Amino acid sequence: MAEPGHREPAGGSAPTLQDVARAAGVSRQTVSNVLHAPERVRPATRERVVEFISRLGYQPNRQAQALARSTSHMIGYHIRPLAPEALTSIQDRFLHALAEAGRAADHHLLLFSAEDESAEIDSVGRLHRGGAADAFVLYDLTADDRRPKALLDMGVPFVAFGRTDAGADTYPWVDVDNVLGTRLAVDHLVNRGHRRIAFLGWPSGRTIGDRRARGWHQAVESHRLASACGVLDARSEDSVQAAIQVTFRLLEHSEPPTAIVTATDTLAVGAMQAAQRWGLEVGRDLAVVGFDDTPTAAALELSSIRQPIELVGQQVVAALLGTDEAGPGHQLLEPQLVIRSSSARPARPRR
Amino acid sequence: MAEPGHREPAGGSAPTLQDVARAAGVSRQTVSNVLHAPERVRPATRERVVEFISRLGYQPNRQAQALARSTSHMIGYHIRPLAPEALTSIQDRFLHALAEAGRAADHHLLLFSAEDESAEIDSVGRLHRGGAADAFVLYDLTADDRRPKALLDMGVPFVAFGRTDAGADTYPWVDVDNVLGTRLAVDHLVNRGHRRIAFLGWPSGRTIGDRRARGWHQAVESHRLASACGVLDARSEDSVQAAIQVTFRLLEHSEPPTAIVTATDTLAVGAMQAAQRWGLEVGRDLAVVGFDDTPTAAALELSSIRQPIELVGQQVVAALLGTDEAGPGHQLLEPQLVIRSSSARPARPRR
DNA sequence: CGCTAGAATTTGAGCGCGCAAATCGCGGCG
DNA sequence: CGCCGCGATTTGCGCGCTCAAATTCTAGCG
Repeated sequence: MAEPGHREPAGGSAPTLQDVARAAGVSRQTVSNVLHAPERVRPATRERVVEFISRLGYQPNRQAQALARSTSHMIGYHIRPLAPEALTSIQDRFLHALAEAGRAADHHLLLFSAEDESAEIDSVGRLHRGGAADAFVLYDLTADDRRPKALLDMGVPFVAFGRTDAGADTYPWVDVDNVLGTRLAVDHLVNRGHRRIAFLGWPSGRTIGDRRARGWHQAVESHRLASACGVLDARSEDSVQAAIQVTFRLLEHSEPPTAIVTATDTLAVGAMQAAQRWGLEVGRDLAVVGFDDTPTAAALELSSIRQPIELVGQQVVAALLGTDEAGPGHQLLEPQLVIRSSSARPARPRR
Repeated sequence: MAEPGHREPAGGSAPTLQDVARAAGVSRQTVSNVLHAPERVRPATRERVVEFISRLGYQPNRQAQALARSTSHMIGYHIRPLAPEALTSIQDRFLHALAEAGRAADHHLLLFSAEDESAEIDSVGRLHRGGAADAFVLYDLTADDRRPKALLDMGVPFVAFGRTDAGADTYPWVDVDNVLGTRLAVDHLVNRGHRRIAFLGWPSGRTIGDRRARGWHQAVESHRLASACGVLDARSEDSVQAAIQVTFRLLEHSEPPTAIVTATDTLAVGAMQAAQRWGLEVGRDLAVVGFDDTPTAAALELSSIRQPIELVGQQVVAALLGTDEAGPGHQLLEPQLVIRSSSARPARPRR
């Protein structure tokens, strides 16, 4: 007989509820009760059972629990390949946040991949019907994402990080206020004395990009800045090379901007490079503020808008497991400006 | 009766093997056979069953399968928080690769987090004994990582990405040849005509850093480069700021290097920034080669050593599920040099 | 001292599936 | 024409657990 505190080193297979019960001289169900409803069992018995549980190193079998309770305690997540150009570490942070939040609630993450959107939807259906995951997290929603509706139709529980343009009221989501993000950036630059603040974004069509553009627009108007903002509103695909070219075009203008707010850090890097080649020193001659606060931004001393990804993860999991049916399941979180030297110094008039 | 091709829209709960059997007028086991050993069932029956399987949208319950077969088809993975300074997207790429490779073998990933190394080991034990995952992948092994031994002792199957300094022959791993990596970098720079090639790495102590340093050392010797390599071997903590300072020290030397090989892209970014502030143009006056080929490297046109992460993922999964007991379970994969403008031009003599 | 309410504990059934052994059905052969 | 043998199909059982219902125990009371 093993002495107390000594873990059975897996002699053969893992001990079952029955094994513990036998060892403690009680029935299966009593052991189960000790675990799930301790108040139901007499203290003396409880202690004895607890003792044997740890002595045998008993660990409930998740599959059996899942089968019996018909709930897997798994959250499904489709992992996307990261776009080659993206500087983002957001998915990484998000996954970690989800895992952390899940841990607190005794849930784990089930990661899967799929060829494309249809395959992803298929997989979700399969995993859900197969009981592999109870609910799903949707990441990186596009403006016209087909997934929310598809999952809704299949009756699969889910929460999205981000939201579609239309029908966002039909499903639960958590999102970051992108409009506010660029507004924060502009406000900050205005405080630093800038008046000609350009925007460098994606061509419209992508929800997120559009929202970030809108934030700039709103801020520019509320501060009554350069009315000829048409020329300060530049768009480029999300790559450094493209951003460099577009920034050149901004700079060669007769009244060039003294600051640039961009829709992504990638674009910001392009803007910084362009400025440098143009002979301007970033932070002194031209201020730049990026979006996403990627590690690259930190490395290059680029001010950037940081999304509260960790909080998003927590909220998503809370909404997923939430018994709090009260809330509408729609959460708009506030991003934060991280100031670094690319925008730290006050504006100095040029030309 | 539903017409063929029409999916039952989850009227109530998911259909079971029994449901399909009843609908098709056969027994439970026959349906199971159609799925797992089709050759055992007569073509006519088989077709009928297949028909009903898709008509009802039947999907085997993974938990029940797991319970009956006592194998979960899950691979456990501990997700680490990414270090704030790290530019890396490697974990992201790796996770995706694992998910892809797992998909091909009908395995999914089980993500979990833990406070620290001990908690991670505990979790692994718990998850394994609880049947939640069959095997585990260990990521980012340190020189004296305690995990391999711990899992070995617990009898938990696993494969590591990376390896410890000692005892690496006692467990299966897949690793990238870091020594070769820096050697490739030096060879490339020598081809471009460089003779004074510095190394900027971590302070020794970390396995990976030491291996990368060794590669530089070997290459420098085999090419019979600057004998006074002591002064060209610089170390700094893995941050941009620290790297800038250390690079300054390299540059202020009487015979400064014309090229710098670094142990990480983060350090390379520092080197590039330092060069710039020193008035040197990277790619023309000073060549820089990084390590890891992070997105940042691509954005800054930094040449870098790229690890074949996708391949690592495949090999890890293969080793994990591999029936091919033949192999020693040790794989050393070759990294690749990605040439960009930071090192593209031939060396030009300075001073 | 017997009875009973209520607490403590046990038993029975089943979650959906896979394995192994049992049964069924059919053509061929003596 | 009946029996054998083999492929096709079915049945029984258990994986480890939970839920609900049944049973046993305990203590309190008349």
